[in-house]
Order: sequence, then C-alpha cells, then structure tokens
Amino acid sequence: MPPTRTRERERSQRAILEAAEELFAESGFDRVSLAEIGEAAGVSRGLPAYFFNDKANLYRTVIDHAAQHLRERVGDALAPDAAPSPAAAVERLVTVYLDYLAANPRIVRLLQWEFLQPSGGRLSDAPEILFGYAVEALREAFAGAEKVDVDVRELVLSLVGMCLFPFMVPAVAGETKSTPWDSTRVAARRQHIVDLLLGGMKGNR
Amino acid sequence: MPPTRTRERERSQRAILEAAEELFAESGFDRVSLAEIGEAAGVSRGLPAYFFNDKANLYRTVIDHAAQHLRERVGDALAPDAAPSPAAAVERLVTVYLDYLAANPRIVRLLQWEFLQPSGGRLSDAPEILFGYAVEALREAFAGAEKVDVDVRELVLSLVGMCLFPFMVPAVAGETKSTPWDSTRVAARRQHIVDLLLGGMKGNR
DNA sequence: ATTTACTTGCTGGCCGACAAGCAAACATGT
DNA sequence: ACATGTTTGCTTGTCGGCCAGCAAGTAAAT
Repeated sequence: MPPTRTRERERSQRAILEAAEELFAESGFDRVSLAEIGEAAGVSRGLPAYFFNDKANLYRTVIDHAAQHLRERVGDALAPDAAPSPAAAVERLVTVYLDYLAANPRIVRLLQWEFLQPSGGRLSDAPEILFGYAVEALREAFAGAEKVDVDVRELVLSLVGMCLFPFMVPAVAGETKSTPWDSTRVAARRQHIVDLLLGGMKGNR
Repeated sequence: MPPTRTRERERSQRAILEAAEELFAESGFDRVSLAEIGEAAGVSRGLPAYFFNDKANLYRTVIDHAAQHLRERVGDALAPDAAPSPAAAVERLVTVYLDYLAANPRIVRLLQWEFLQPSGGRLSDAPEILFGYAVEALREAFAGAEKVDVDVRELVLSLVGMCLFPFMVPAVAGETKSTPWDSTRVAARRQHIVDLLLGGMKGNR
C-alpha cells in the first residue's frame, strides 16, 4: 500500500483543481493557460494535462464540481421541509439562494461563463440545477394553496434573477474590493426581494 | 472630392463593424480571430486591423457603438416625460427595458461579456448606462411622492435584474431557436414584473 | 528493478501585428 | 485627350509569440 504516494497525488490533483477553478472563474477558459494553472497550483506546467488529459476536460471537471457543490448545498437546504406555505417557500428559497451566492462568488462567475456557452451543445447542466430546485420547490408549495395564480415559470425567473443578478454586476451593485458581500447588505437585499415577491403574489392582477 | 472612394471605405468599415459585433457577441473576444471577422465581412483577413489598428481597439469600438445605441434608444424613450407618478415611472421603465432587450439580443450578449471583464480597468461604461437611466428616472419619480419608502438602489437592481435576466439564460427561459422572443411572451413578462414591483412598493414592510 | 508521480524539451498550429505589394482612382502636366 | 505620377483602399507574405499536446526524461518510493 502506498500511503504517502497516493496522498501526494490527490494533493496535487486538488491543488490543480482549486487553482483551475479560481483562474477559470476569474478569466474564463480562453484567457487561462495550463502553465498558469500549474504555476498557481505550485506544480510544473505539464502536470494539469498529465492528470486531466485535456484542458477542456479539466474545465469540465471544474464545472462538474461546481455543479455538484451547488446541488448539495442548495438541494440539501431545500429538501427537508415537506409542504410549506407558498410564502414560506418563497422566503426560504430567497434566503438559501442569496446566502449561497454571496458565499460563493467564484461559482457565480463560473455560472456566468457557462451562460455564455453556445446554447446547443451545453456541456454542463449547472444553470439548469439553479432553476430546477426553485421550480420544484415552488410547484410543491403551490400545489396545495389556492389563492396564488402566478405563473411559476415567471416567478422563478424573477426570484432567481433578483437573487443572482446583483452578484453578476458587483461594480454596479456597489461592492468594495476583496470583501465579498456584507451580511447586513445581504439581509437587506433578502428583505427587499421577499417583500416584492410576496407583495406581488397577493393577487395584484 | 472622391465620392465613390470614401463610400467604399465606409461600406467596408461598416461591414467589418457589423461582422465584429455579431461574432464578438456570439463567441466573445478571445474566440474570434480577425481573419474570421474579415471573412464574415466579405473582405480580406488584413482589413480589420488596417482600419481599426488593434483587435482590442476594434472590440472597444464595437462596445462603444453598442453603448451609444443603448444610450440613444433607452435614453430617448425615458427622457420626454417629466415627473410621472412612481407607478407610471416603474411601468414605463419596465416596458422600455424589456422591449429594447428583446429586440437586441446581440447587445445583451455583449453586456454579458462586459460584465465578466475585470472590474477594475473597465474599458466601457455600457453596464453603467443600463443602470444610470433607471436610477435617474426613479429618483426623479420618487422625489415628489411620499408614500414610497423603498431603497431606490435595491429597486433598480430588482427591476433591471428581472428585465435583463431572462434574456441572459434563453435556454432556461424556454426560448426556441432563431425566434428571439415572442411579443406576447414579452408582454406577459412585462405584466408579471410590473405586478411584482408595484405590489412590493405599496408599503409591505 | 519497476512502478509512478512529476518535469522538461519539443513541435506544430494559430493568431495578431507589421510591412511590402498591388491595382484602381485621382491629380497633374503637357 | 492622354500619359505619368501619386494617393489610397485593400490584399498577401512574413515574423514572432503563445500555447496545447505529446514524448522523453528523472527521481523517489516500493
């Protein structure tokens, strides 16, 4: 059994994956070279391609990891509660999404890059995941309720849009460098979004 | 005076600019070569760099044109009316933004690419423009009104986000190929957004 | 001695930039 | 009117750099 060996291998792989995620998120696929990734990971310029055969394959691995992370965190946070009221479901969705996005700016940027991929041959379903859980949770919550006559698809677009959008334009949203997002700022945003959604759902039409 | 000469020059320049806008919007700066742009414009591979000295400069010109287009169309549509009610201001903002974005998918994609540029050294203020008019219009509309206690910055983020976001994820928003956006679909989205915003503004807190 | 994690050398392709070339349009001289 | 020179819109050749991919090499662990 080779203990140190395997351990080193995994350590290098994780370092490369970490560096790749950072750099891909920051600059996108094309602006990052495998040499840069190796350097950032503290290994030689050839090792990334040695472990992950392709640059494209390394990228896909990064995206898949991000998608899995998203799935776990958001999915787990939404799964337990069974059949809440529509208002509670909306509120929890907003909270979960905002907290997650605020805590994971790199994943936000990876999502942005993915959004720009040619829509036909999508190699990752990360964007789909983002919406899938929201649609699912809202459908479930609205199934029992009677009063709500809002189109779920529209509502999800609005909810996810309002949660995600500020993090996609940090400069405009008034963010300072290095500090991701102040927690009170997130709370204010959360309150605002919930107000809008609940106010609009109360049958304004 | 050389009439035909200058005319041909401008024709070529416009063809290049048009092709560059199309290709940059579709694939981003890095995935497009000057040769491709030349080919798409029906000229030689050297002409783009001959007219616009740099590839970067050509890109900047494309972005500046898009920003100007945005400024003209959105600005003009928002300028005339002086001091409308908050509700009317919101409704018109939503209508103008949605119509513009639905009609100009290429500019949406250019904006997306710009959003991903390193936030420090921004070379175009196109994103700022998008928000500037909304902030201005809402500040103006809210100055006279008393009842509204919503943070304008939050509201603009929500408004622009809800309007722009669906066009940034056409696949998720359920869009078919080649058809940009059905006008009835846009109308439904418009109604939904206005409902949310007005419902949330009615002092729900 | 053999595997294996890892590095370094190499190569071919792509692309942006520059410069030289070309031909059509225009100016000028006669 | 015509020829010659000059400008100018445009093309093509070329060079240098970058980078992904591969293969050969190295050294540590077993």
